[in-house]
Amino acid sequence: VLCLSIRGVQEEDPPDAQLMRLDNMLLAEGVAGPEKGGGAAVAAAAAAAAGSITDNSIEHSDYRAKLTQIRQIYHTELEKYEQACNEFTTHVMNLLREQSRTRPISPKEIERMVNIIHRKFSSIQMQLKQSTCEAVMILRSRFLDARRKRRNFSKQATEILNEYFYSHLSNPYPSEEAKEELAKKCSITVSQVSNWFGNKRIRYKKNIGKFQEEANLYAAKTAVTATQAVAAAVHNSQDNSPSTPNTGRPGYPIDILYLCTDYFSPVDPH
DNA sequence: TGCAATGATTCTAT
DNA sequence: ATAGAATCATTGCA
Repeated sequence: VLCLSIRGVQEEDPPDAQLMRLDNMLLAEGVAGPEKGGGAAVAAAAAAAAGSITDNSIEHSDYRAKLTQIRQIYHTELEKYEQACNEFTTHVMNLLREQSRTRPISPKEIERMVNIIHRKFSSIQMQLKQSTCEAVMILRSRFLDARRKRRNFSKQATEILNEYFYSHLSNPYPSEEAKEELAKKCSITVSQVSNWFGNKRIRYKKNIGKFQEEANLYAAKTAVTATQAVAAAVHNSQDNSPSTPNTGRPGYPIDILYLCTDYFSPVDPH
């Protein structure tokens, strides 16, 4: 009876429950806001994942595949141990039965033996579970760390972002709507736009000299655009050559004026 | 292969 | 919540 109850426990969830919870939480896709959720672990996972909701389905399926692989290995190993345990148990039982001819063996003794064997195998299975959990955790941390799969934005996207940045140099903080539009134009996410502007502001401020050339380039670019726009608006289609961006025009974007000033960077080196 | 550029994350302060 | 700052990890070029 004891033997059966032990086996019953082994075949069921209890030790397995932790693992299942683990990869359930990993597979959770929606990752909605803070739910009433089961355990603290689930909540923590949700909070961690909330930071990087980027629907990169390719990476995700890759991740799922690896997770499935881990689980498969785990289950085959588990089955192997289970089988070995059973085989060994019957082997011992046979031995005991053989011995019972020469000496009396109480059922209690048999029970004790079986119990010992199962405890041993159980601890081995525990180790297996533990290492599997570790593998899953490593996989998870790798998946969540987007730095590992960073890709540079396309040149076109960078161009668009830079154009906005340098034409709003006095206040390079795009509104939510502006961010959305930029994201759409650049084929990136809104949070990527936010990241870009965060990085750009700090790096520009840190070393304006390094960005001076770039600033002039984009200033000239917007100047040309503005000039053309003004020209078009006025219907003043004279034979002006567009290659000479004039300065000091009335229709200028005001932010260009900040290019050579220290408005957006009172950098104090100390 | 070393290094600067760059996108993303984490931490702190407001 | 958000910006700034520091830092991490990868990319791409000389």
